[in-house]
Amino acid sequence: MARLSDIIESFLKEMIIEEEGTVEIQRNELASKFNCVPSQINYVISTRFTADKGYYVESRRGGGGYISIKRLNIDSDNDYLMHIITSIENRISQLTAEVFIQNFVDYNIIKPREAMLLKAATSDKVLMLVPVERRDEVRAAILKNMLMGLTVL
Amino acid sequence: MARLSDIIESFLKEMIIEEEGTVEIQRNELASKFNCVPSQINYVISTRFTADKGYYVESRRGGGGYISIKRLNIDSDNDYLMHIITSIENRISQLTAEVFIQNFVDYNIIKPREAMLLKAATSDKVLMLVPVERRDEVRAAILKNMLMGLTVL
DNA sequence: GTTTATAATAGTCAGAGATAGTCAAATAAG
DNA sequence: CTTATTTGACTATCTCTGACTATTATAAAC
Repeated sequence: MARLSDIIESFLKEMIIEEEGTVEIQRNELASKFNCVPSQINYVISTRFTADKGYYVESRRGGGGYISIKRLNIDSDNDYLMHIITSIENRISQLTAEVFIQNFVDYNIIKPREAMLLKAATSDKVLMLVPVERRDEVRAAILKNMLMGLTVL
Repeated sequence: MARLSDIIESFLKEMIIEEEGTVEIQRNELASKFNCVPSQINYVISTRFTADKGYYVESRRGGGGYISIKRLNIDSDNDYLMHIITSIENRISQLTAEVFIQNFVDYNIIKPREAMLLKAATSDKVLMLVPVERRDEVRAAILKNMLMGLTVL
């Protein structure tokens, strides 16, 4: 018997194709369509629609809440970005992050202003409140998410 | 289902644009136009048209009462940014941050791609590894630092 | 004119409703 | 045995509602 997660995965992927790259769902609705608990939707998303695999996920709670999944475009800039994203480990130092960012500017993948935003968001200064032992992990998460976004917009 | 609050918000914002910076409404009238309780109007105003976000709200009760919303003049992008930066407390929720960011886009202070970077860097998703009691503080630090950068570059 | 009553507004706040997220235990698959 | 999946209890966040309160204008009474 096919796994439910796989079924939900392909359902979402088909919708993404139909909608040309993006889908917006309501978690509970989708769950009841497949007769499963809502948290299974989270499971599917977190195992199959990860950044590594080229998807960008946003959500909002409360009345009218939603989950949206966007498939990243694949062109050469994005290829390069994706390559970098997957190469970033779970932790990254400020210095290494800056080197990556500078490379993007040098290769004309991002504008200086965008580079500044990336640097500002990943500097030690800003992560002072994060316990030292977690700092590089948080930095990696921020950087990856920002780069992911760049591949979409 | 789209959120009523969002619909009312855009209705008001459009009126503000049409009327060149100001709108005056009657709470009950607006509420019945959108088939909601009057206090929902207060909710929309208090979550989307705060002083922090560059709006000035006045009202008056009693016969002929009204609510007026004025958009503050933005002399220069930097002034506006500085105004926002100083108004941000030491902690900020994801939603509040998003509203700020959207306002920057609406006012043409930043580009959509830059907005995406700001959102990506301040989302809960990315701050998962930060202890929840510190999360809003870290978010505020990141946001402020990024905005500071924008005033320079 | 001043005072008082009434009607017409708007404001506040707590709770209900509507979503989505997290995490760990139970179960199934490989 | 190890890993992946499924489940559900608990939590977090955002929105909507309604009862109660506060303020202002206007009309009525004096």
